[in-house]
Amino acid sequence: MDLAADLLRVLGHPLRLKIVEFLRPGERCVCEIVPAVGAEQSVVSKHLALLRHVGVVACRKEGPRVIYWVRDPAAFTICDLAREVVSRRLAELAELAAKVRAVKG
Amino acid sequence: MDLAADLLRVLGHPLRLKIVEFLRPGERCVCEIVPAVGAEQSVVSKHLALLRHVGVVACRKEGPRVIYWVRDPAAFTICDLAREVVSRRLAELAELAAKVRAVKG
DNA sequence: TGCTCATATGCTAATATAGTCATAATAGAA
DNA sequence: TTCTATTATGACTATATTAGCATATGAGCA
Repeated sequence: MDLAADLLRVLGHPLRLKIVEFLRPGERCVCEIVPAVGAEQSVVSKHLALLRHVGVVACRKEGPRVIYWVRDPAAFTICDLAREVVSRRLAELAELAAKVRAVKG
Repeated sequence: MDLAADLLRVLGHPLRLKIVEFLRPGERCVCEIVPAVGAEQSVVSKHLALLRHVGVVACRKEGPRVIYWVRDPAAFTICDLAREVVSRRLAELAELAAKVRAVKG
């Protein structure tokens, strides 16, 4: 399904991943997200829009503020799994490097 | 971690998702992958290279053929979760549409 | 109303990505 | 060696994505 690809592609950006991570403990205002991820306000706003479009996050207005949260906790699981895959791969590479050193030295 | 974002971004392409799905039952030769996903050989080769670079798949040569497989089964779980998120979202939208129709009609 | 804070959107330039076509590289067979 | 089959790579074009800046929108307050 193409929509699944869209979801993964949208999650596949460092800043958006950072935003999703920051929302893990619970909902947050944009004014909290912006300093937390260390990017310009307009940039964060656009990334939030992308995350909204694919349904990863939702938002509501509260006075002048906008509060965002992650709709589906499975999004966190996806992030966790991605990190697991990466760290297993890094561990393999480290092991391989150690073997190479053992043969050389 | 940026590498996790890379992984998700690479998985986030319809054709690459299709390739990963096709490899779910087990390893396959490029000459099987190409017709299965219905894309040009050079295109498939480049997408396989991307999947290799982020460590989703690995390959070995067998005579003139190259056999690919998915390194880490967690990649399948990521695909499954992405589809789950999408289908839950679609179900929500359908439910919402039904409510709208109920109010209107 | 006029002002300020918070957020979103338009526009532009830089960069990245994807597909197409041609060709290179490699292995095996004749 | 020459031919063929299989896969990978390079050049090019088209399109998409991203960030930065300016500005619009909208809510609440003076």
